[in-house]
Amino acid sequence: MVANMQNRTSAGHRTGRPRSAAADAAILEATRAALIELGWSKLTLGDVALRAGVAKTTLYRRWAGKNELVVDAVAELFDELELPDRGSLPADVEGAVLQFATVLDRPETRTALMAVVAEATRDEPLRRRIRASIVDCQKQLVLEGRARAQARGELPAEEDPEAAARTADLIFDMVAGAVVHRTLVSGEPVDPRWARSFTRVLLLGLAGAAEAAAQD
Amino acid sequence: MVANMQNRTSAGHRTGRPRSAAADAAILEATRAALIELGWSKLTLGDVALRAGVAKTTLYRRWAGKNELVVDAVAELFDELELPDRGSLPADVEGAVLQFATVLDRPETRTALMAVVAEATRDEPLRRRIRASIVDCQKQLVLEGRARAQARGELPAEEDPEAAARTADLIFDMVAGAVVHRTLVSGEPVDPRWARSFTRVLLLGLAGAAEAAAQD
Amino acid sequence: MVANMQNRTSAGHRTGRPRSAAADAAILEATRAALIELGWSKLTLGDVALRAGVAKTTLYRRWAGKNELVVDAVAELFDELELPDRGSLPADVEGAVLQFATVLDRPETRTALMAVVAEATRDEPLRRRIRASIVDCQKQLVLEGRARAQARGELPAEEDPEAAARTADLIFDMVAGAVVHRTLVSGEPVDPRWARSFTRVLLLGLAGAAEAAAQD
Amino acid sequence: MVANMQNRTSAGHRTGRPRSAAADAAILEATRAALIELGWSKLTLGDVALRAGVAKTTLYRRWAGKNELVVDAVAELFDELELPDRGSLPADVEGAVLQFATVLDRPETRTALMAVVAEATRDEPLRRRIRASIVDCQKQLVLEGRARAQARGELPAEEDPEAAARTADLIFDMVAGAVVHRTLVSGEPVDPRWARSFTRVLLLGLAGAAEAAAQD
DNA sequence: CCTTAAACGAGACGGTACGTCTAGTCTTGTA
DNA sequence: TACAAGACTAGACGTACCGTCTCGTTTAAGG
Repeated sequence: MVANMQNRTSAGHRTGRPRSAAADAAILEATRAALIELGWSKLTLGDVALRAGVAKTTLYRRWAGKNELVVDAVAELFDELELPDRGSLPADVEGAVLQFATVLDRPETRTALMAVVAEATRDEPLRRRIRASIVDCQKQLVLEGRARAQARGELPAEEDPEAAARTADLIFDMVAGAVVHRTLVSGEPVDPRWARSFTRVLLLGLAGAAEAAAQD
Repeated sequence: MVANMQNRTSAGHRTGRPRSAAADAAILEATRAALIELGWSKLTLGDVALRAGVAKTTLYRRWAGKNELVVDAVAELFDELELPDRGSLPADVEGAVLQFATVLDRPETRTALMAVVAEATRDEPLRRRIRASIVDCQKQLVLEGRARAQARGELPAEEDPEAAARTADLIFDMVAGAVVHRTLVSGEPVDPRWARSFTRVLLLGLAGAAEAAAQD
Repeated sequence: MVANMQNRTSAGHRTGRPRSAAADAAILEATRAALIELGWSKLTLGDVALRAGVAKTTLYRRWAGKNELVVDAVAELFDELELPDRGSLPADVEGAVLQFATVLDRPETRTALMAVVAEATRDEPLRRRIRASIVDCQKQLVLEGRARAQARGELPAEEDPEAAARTADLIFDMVAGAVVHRTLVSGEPVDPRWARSFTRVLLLGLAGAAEAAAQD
Repeated sequence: MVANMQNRTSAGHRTGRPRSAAADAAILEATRAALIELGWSKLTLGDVALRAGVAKTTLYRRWAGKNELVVDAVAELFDELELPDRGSLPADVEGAVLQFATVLDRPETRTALMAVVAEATRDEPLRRRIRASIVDCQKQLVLEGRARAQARGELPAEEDPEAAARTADLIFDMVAGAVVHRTLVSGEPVDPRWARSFTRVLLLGLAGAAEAAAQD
């Protein structure tokens, strides 16, 4: 997940001075610090370089621009998302919602996440990068949670894999969308109470929909 | 809804040349055109002024900056949202979802909406402006839809006004969040099929939750 | 001589804020100061702008680059060259030589003059600019001096205007060339003694050549 | 003349891989080629290294910087200057003038010569380097020519060695200065006609001045 | 023959300046 | 007073070179 965001024509290169690994870490850390202090729109690459104790050139050698850099810097925050086993499906969902909300509560995430999404609407490579390093690993949690619930017998096994994929997408959009919207647009906190209400509506809705589908 | 986004120190003004009303419309229209062509991040006020056939001064006299201008320009697009009566609650919700998705499908909305939301995370006045001219009028639709459903007898009358408000907020975050997330993050279309699936989960979930709450 | 080194499409322009005349003077003065302190090759336009208390943009709006700016800055120093009447042709020539040497003795001239000449070898517009604002006004002194000597009866009136022009060019190249070469290449001072020796050789040579030509 | 422009702390070194002699030649040749294509100011050492098929390090190990490198590269062109015996003093002078003009006509010389002279005004070691590898070998021609003319009986033997040195310097500044000035500043060709006119004035002037000095 | 030490290519590094662009302000003349 | 025009200060942009450094790899001389 964390993996290779760098390139250098992927493979080879033998000769020449190797790139400093420390620089990478310093730059990403500096980027997050700058996001916290200044926010997305006032963050400048020159300032990031200064904070990281690195020349601007070094920064541009590794990242194409502000967007790419910020995606990588923020992506590291999403790496900490896991799905701890809380014993039941509703508890797991609530846990995931709260965990996601915690990440979104960091100032660097708040200011950066929507900004890069906005940029990505006109930049397909950026969209892919976001998906690869942020979105997909969240979606994985949905699949993981479902598998666990099926193992517990809380959910029936899926028969139609296509429908299963559609449902997973729907769940993902509903969970992530609602949490992001409440946090960033409505500006209200995602507290345990809200998480419980939301989870109840979601799971009851899914159960009802599954029942209705079975009757068709 | 469209109303006074301008100020002129609120009170009067008597003398001097009056402001050109045509300029306002031209500027907002030019802003949208620039958003379509260039996207948020490459839009410049100088370019907007040029397109509108207006001096930069005129633009700055009316708006504080890029953010405010773009909010107003995009807000006009949300004015067209209505809640046509389709006869039943599920049909109304599906209609609203599709209508909202239509607005989000415009390139100017896609690029601008998340961008101003991102800016707003560090700018309280901007947050208020967005809420006043974009968010609240969407939320109004939720309330309107509920009132209509209650009139039809599809929903019981609310008793606890506070709980009613909480539920309305939840619905709003779920609807808007899911549609925005699917459109802008997942990058998948909000087609009638998805709208139907989503609506079913939402309404069944709300009904189930209401039932569960009644039993408490 | 001092005149319009600026352009703005030569004629017109009616509207808009007029350019600051003070800025021009400040920039040229700052340029000379920077030349003295740093020399040609370490002079940067950013530094000049800083010294002049002016934004870089202002500087680039008026001059195309370092070369053009420095030519104008140095040209002003050549404006002080005159041809004071010392009563006889040899005295006039000696005076001109010493005066020219004085200008070349300034550190800003020393470092800048040859540099722009070097640049001009690959830049025709620059070559024209140098000629117009520096070289031609020196050559004028040659013509003035000859006219004065003819008025005094020290030189015969010219008959063939083409030959007269050729001779003036030769004189100019010999005087300017020798003074520049001694100052900048040989690195020796142009003192009154040298000026006297040089003048004697030059005038005797010209007189002898004229005599020889007359005999042909 | 061509001699040791390298150093390696002059003395020893015993072990280790010896420096590639081919590299030196390739670098100087590449430097001249780059001067022709790009001119002094756009020549970069990285580009020279690339053309020479050599690493930048190799280049910096041998030369301190652009100035030193270019001086050496151009100096080689001046090595071809000789003083062929044309039978008479005027013919010899004309020949030298034309030969010098030929070297100055090369684009690499035109763009580089004045540039390094300009740099040298603020860089004493560079000034010495230029004198040693370019200027002095030209001045040598003057002395050689005088000796030859004295051998032919065209000039009397000198008595005062100090005065002789002063005269040689004067001649050198006048010849080199006039040729350089006509070529690079006036931008006119040094053709046989001009060479003849110039030589006549110079020699007649020197003869007259010597006569006048004898009468003192 | 085998060590040894400098030279070599490659290319990353911290810097500095470039020339351009945009933001937001100001100063004109005109309506 | 608003307006169009456009100059102004301020500062970020992304690029290009500088001269240095760190690698791994030759390559000759000397033991």
